[in-house]
Amino acid sequence: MAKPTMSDVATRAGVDVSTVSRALNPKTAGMLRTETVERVVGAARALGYRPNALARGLRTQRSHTVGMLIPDLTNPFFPPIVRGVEDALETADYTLIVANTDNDPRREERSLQTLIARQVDGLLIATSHVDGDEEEPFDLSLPVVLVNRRSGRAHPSIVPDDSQGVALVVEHLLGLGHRHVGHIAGPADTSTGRTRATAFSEQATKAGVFDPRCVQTAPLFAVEEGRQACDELLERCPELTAIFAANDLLAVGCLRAVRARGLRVPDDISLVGFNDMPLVDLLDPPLTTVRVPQYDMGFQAGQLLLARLATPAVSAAPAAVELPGSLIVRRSTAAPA
Amino acid sequence: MAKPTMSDVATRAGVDVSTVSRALNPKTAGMLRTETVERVVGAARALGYRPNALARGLRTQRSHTVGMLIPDLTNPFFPPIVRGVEDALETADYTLIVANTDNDPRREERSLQTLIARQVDGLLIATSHVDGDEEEPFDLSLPVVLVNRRSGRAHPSIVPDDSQGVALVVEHLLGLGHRHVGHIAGPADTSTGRTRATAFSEQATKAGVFDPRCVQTAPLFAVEEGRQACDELLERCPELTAIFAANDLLAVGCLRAVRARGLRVPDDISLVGFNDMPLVDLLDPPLTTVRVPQYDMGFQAGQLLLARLATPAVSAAPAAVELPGSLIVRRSTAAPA
DNA sequence: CTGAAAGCGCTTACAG
DNA sequence: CTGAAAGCGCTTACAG
Repeated sequence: MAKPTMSDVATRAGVDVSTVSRALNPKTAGMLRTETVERVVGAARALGYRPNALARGLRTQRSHTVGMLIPDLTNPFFPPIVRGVEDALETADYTLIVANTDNDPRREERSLQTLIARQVDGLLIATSHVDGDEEEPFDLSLPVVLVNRRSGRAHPSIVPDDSQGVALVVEHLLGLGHRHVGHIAGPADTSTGRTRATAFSEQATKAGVFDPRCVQTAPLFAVEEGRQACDELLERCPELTAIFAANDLLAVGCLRAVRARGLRVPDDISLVGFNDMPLVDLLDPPLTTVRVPQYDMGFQAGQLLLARLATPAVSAAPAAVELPGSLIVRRSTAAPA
Repeated sequence: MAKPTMSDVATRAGVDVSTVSRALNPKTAGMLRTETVERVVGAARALGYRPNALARGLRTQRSHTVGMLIPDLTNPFFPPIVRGVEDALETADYTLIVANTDNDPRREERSLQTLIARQVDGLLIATSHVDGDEEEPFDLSLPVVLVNRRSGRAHPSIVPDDSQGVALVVEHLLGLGHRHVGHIAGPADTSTGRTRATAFSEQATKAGVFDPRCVQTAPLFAVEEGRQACDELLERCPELTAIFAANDLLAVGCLRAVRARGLRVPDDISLVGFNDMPLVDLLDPPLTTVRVPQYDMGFQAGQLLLARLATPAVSAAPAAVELPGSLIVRRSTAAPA
């Protein structure tokens, strides 16, 4: 037999398919005689019966599936988050479908349509695209949880506490004696980029070390963009002794730009990243950075979504949970010469 | 209206739902009058109708979904492969569901059951667990393609050409003048680990530089395991001037072990990895390694699976496609002192 | 060219 | 405690 169905099991056990359904569902097995349940379970096992989740989903109007939108799996920042989400969902037997959007609105829209067609019960959004101005594109009467992205509207979100992380960085650099600190900001259409840039300017201003000229925005969170931005920054602000990059990829690019100018890290320029990506501890020099609890973010986001899925009465005000980071001091920072 | 169905569209367009189905399917729209098609399409758009993939899948017995088993998304080796698979599947509107198994047979079995329950049309297996001895666990009348894992049985596979990659390494090291080359082998229950170890011993033997004592097997493809294995290797074979690690993670661990002994790379020990993981070009020193075409492997695996899905007549003998790697020479290798 | 009917594999009121 | 029926949203022979 190719794929035994419930009715095959029913035939073999000599009962109705509704009885099979009840026997195989822990929630309803109680209404049956133990003997019946045993007979059905035995028949199911003998046939190698596997429930059809599609059929069940169609009938119950719940696919037990959740969709997740991320920019790019290939960006090392995301895998730990996705893993956290999966591990959280697994506890409730939900399946995750992740879609890469490359932060392309067209792809994002397509992915969203695909997920909706697949009847996902909820959505996790980790794309960094900011859509505050446009009409809210995710008003699809589906529970949504934002990850690593601030809520413009009515969705709860799990984000790193960027402001706290930036404070750690500024404090560290000031403590080392730096007075000229530049910033490679992340893309302006990115909540993460903006939040970190804002936090930096506020805190650096408060500390009296802020020079608005010494901030350069990278158009993408990527190595090459970081290199270019940093190159321009160094050109414009040769007095800098320290640079805070809005993420590790940018910092790596910055490292290259610094070297290309014949300068050394940390001797001439101290460098700080953000995220603590895998392997940045093995760079030359090992990168000082802010560790973001990626896995935890994913796990908590998954749990939050599960909670919303369980309680249709979504009365709770959409919260923005901020998870604190920690400064990992390595050898890319030192006192200024 | 919460979620318009085909019958809502039918009502609005004043036709039967079967007509809606035909009008919305490019393959069958031709049998309808253009005017009818237009009316239906208009109604569908007006209502914001989205087809229900679950219902369609139940009816057509094709979920248009593919499952993929990988050990751990958090291992940087896999994201590019997964991305390649997704990009290939996307061209045919297939959705990918990936499951992490941590190489735990129990998890693997659970994931497999989940995927089957979700009615995946095919399966990509990238878990490294070797199951040659056990009964073939993937004999599930489903098209299967193996990725980065050699076929023990009847499934086609896309793998890196390890033997060719190892040849590149041995040649490079010999060319530099090394005569004492050790090997940190990958887990023995891993086809990748075994293949590379075998290739190394054969080729090193042929070159007259093989010492069977100077091979240490790591129980896991991980940094810490690499460190330990390398430490034992160095203890046993102090004469080594070069070490080939079966993958980059192991090489990174090896780097640590070498340093812990007060030795330098490449001055005292040359080190070569395998895979060219992201960021290993930024290590200290940048790692010489073999680049494996991960994305391409994924993409080709996806295409192969698609082909098998399209042609039920799976007559073609299961092929093992070997994709060649390339040696990326960086600064972790040098002539022996 | 289009409609009516059956059915994919389940679950769940409704009876008894 | 269990069966029979209806229906989830589609597709697809079968008629006409």
